[in-house]
Amino acid sequence: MHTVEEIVGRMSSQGLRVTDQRKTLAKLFADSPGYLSPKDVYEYMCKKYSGLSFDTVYRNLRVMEELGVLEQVVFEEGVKFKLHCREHEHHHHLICLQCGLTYPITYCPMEQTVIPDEFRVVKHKFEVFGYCKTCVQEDAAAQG
Amino acid sequence: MHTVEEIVGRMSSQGLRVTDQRKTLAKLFADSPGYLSPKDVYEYMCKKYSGLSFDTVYRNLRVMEELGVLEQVVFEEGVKFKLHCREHEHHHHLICLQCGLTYPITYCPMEQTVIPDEFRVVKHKFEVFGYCKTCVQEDAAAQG
DNA sequence: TTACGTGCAAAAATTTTGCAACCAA
DNA sequence: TTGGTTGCAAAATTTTTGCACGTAA
Repeated sequence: MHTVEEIVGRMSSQGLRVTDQRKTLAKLFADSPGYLSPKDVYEYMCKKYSGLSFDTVYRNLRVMEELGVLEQVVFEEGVKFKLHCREHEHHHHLICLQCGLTYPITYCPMEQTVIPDEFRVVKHKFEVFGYCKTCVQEDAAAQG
Repeated sequence: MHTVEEIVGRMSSQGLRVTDQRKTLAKLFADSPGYLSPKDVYEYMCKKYSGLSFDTVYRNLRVMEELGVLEQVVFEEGVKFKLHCREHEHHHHLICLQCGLTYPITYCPMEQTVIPDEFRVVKHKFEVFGYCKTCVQEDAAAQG
């Protein structure tokens, strides 16, 4: 698991300055189990920084992604970010459509996939979407 | 394979009017082996319709996707469209990053994937990206 | 004829860039 | 002090919406 200190330390060691805003960003991602959109991040940050501008959020998300602190995934609804997985083994994700929570999936389908000889594979994407335990329960409760 | 007639007929049978522009759109997708961005489509259509507006292209792409004529995929560079696969069997895709060409992959990784009991799966995505035979050869030729 | 489709204009939403003031190191 | 960081303003992109006119059925 990533702690705020680890994230901030990583940014610092890579030459970035540790500003209050970046500490808060680190805390946000350290505390979030899943993906956050730039808008989610902006809205959260605004609570603490009244004069916050969207472009700074974007710049920091971009920088943190380039540093390998965050990873970016493109969903139908747009781009989202979460802490980069520390697991060294290659893996994929189970993603909750409601809260954005992710679980790792260790199984990689490429082992079983037959690729035509002439095709040069560069990357692959395997994502499973649905609703996590908590969200299923909440939904059931809401339905009565 | 889809022919222009089949696509147009499908649109017509679903209550859409067959305009000249939509026929051209149908032909474009019938002739394209891979994914096209809204911009690709707009540029192609502009050759024939000088006063064409981007919003009509968007509207038609949207409508055709809702009708199930087109399918939409989100790439890092943005949204793209291609004809919806007619294969009845569930399948995935091998996608060329250069030309957008797609091959079907019959293998579905969900069979082998272990999902936590509490997680309710809604959908999944398995896509393999790389370069097709033609694009690899062209690249090699260009490199000398 | 009539409802759907189109172009035009403008708005909305998202992301990027230049610049001057600010601040961590 | 100094170069990276931020807010502000504005631009660039991408996508959506309202409206009047045009057209397929």
